[in-house]
Amino acid sequence: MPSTLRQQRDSERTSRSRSALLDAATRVFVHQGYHRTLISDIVADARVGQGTFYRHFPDKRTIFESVFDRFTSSLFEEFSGMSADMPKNITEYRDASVAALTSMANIVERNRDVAILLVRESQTVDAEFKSKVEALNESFVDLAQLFLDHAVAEGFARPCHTRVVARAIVGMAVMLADAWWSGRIQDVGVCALIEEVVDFAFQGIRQG
Amino acid sequence: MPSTLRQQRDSERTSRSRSALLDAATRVFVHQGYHRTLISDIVADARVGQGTFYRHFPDKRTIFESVFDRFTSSLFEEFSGMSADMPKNITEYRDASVAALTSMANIVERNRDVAILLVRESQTVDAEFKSKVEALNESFVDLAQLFLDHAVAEGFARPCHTRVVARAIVGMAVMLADAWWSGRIQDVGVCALIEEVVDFAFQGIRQG
Amino acid sequence: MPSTLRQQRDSERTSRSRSALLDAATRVFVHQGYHRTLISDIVADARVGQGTFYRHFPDKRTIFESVFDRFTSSLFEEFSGMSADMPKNITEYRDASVAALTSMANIVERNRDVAILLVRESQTVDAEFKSKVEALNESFVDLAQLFLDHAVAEGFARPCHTRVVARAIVGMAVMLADAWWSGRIQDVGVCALIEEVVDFAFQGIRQG
Amino acid sequence: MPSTLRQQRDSERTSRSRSALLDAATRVFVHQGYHRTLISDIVADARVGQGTFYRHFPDKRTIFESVFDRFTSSLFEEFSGMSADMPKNITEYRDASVAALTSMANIVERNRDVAILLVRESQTVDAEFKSKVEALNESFVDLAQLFLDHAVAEGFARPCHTRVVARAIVGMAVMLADAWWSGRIQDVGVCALIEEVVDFAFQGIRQG
DNA sequence: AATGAATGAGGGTTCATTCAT
DNA sequence: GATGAATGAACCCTCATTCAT
Repeated sequence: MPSTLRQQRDSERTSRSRSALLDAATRVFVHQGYHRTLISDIVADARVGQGTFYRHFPDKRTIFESVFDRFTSSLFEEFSGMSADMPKNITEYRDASVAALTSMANIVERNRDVAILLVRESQTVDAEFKSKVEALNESFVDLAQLFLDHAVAEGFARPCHTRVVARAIVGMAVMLADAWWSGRIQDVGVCALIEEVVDFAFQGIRQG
Repeated sequence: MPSTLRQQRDSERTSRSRSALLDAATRVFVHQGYHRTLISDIVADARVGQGTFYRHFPDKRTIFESVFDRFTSSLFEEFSGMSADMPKNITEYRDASVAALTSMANIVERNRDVAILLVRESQTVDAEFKSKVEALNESFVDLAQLFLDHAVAEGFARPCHTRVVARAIVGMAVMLADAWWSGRIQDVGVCALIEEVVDFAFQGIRQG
Repeated sequence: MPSTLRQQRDSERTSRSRSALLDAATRVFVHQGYHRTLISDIVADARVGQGTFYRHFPDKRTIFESVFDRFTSSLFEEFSGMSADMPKNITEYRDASVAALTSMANIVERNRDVAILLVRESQTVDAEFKSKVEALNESFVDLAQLFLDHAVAEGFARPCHTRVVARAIVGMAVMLADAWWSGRIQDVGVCALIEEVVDFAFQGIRQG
Repeated sequence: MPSTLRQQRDSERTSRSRSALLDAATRVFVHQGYHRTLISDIVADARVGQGTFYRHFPDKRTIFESVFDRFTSSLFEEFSGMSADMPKNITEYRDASVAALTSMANIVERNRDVAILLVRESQTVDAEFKSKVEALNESFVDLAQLFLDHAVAEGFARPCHTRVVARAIVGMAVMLADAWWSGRIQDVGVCALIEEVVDFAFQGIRQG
């Protein structure tokens, strides 16, 4: 006949263990990569017993999924706060792009390690994760395409295959982010980088 | 005192085993991914004994490296055949870009599976492989930047941070290739895709 | 927050496993010799899982070392109980020798198998074990020499190179023990054997 | 229809390979010990092919046996040259002992490495080898006992259990040889060592 | 619910032995 | 007879998972 107090205590303990495990898993995955991480590494980092892991997650894949989902939810949460007013002309569009990228850069920078981890390793976990990463990607492409379609419809962007171009834009961003994370971009700051890439996206390499 | 004939036969047999293993490894890695591949999968596919593997490669990582290197060398070999005349004006530049991308697309398409494998999994093998992939990447960025610098110097491309833009261009290509391989691009052919992305690279989304 | 009870139970279980493994290892090593013993033989004899072995010992060499050390400590423990009064004259010396050898014979007889094992196989494990066995040997030689030096100093043994003679005495004992263990000495009991060897040590083969 | 010449050539080649293998095996066994020696080590040292080994010896144990037997035969051959005149009195006996030990020391010293190997490792190969080593031992004990029995019969040695004493004497020799080989005896030369041990054997430690 | 010792299936690796040449 | 590449049985060891407490 467990008392209510007892029940509450247990459930608190449960969620403490669970989030300790999630935090530990994130740290360890980031540090060692998914494939080189052992369950024993996670429980050691979380300072819980080996058995406790299995009380909360059936296996390594599942806790990775939880880490993945926790990160993407928090990402979308932050994004949802961003204003989504459609730009009225090309100048507003350009400014909005710079603003969006800057804000995105900040968000991702704050979770830099998890972001890197998810981009780099998720695909190699299994087919389902490959889909998850692709879906995430597609949702960014969707967003870019939305604005692009609008700009074309309004007549201040040239007609083009907007999905392909949207994909290309996301590709640019991903590649630059990866290079940035790897420390391969050193001679230019984030703002200048964003300006540079937005200029490129708006007028290409063309002179004039 | 082994006869020359004997030596020749042995070395033939050796290289037959070796390439059977390399081919098998490529197939199995492509099919199951690096981390889920067992040595026993490779030798079964190559139809050689387990011990034969260790006669040729000390471990899984090393045969992966051989697959990697074999692919990248054949890639560069094919590339080296491509003419490297610098374009004289923006039109030549555009045509050269389309030609280069088309030829590259063909080359990579022919080794599609290995290419996907290397892009997706290499980074998660270990730090050295991450570097190898990055180096490959950088060599593409180098190439793009070379042309871009030339175009800027000749005055038919606008001044810009050419390394950043070169990186962005490679990023576009990689992302589109990945989407293409995953079957997410269905409504447009390779040629149109290349045209679309070259247009974007040359004039951005700008109207007029 | 593990309870004290839990901790105690666990540590009991641990030491039960550990000593089951040590006992089993001793039995199996004695029966099959070090080199023909597999880890799987030990765990089968100990009735624990294969993994349990590696929880307690990193490899075969280490558990052999533990068996070795456990035996030699117990040996020295028993020895330390023996009185170490220096004899006052040759008769006391002779009596003390007989007493010491008898007591030693009893001790070793009780661990006959381990003793044989350690003498026979230890040297072939590796260089470090060779040293360990030599050290054990030397400590017996030390003891014999101590008494011999005393006897010479007191004038009831003739001056000689006491270390060499001490070594010779230990050699006699080892050889006789080995022959005894192999069943090659059948026509004479332990006591008579000891008398015989002590007589020999005290007056050699000389008549009168 | 092989010519006689051909047959002769083949048989020469055969025995050349065989003795190359035996020499190599001896070197490698001495250097690495029986258990750490691989067939591939032996053939590499003999500079013959892996398959050639199996043409001459069915396995490692057998070639070890051949090395063993080759050594012990050569040992007995050398011994058989030693005069076996029975001593007439205790002085002759003592001189003969010193001479025999000196000559033996020389013989063994010349094959020091093989001797060490056989003493140390043979016992751990298998039960049959244990017997072989014991038999070798016994033959030395036989020899010692022969002289001892004679001396007792002639009345210039005191009556004793001659087999036990003979065994003790051989044990002394073995232990001193081992200590000598290990470099643990440094302050005394071979001759002095022999004198010392013969004195001990003849009159024990007794004063006067 | 939490624990961590115990487990054993499963993988990597070695190396004696075979066999086609 | 000699060769050495190929072989796979056999062994060591790891680590995800269980389970008694």
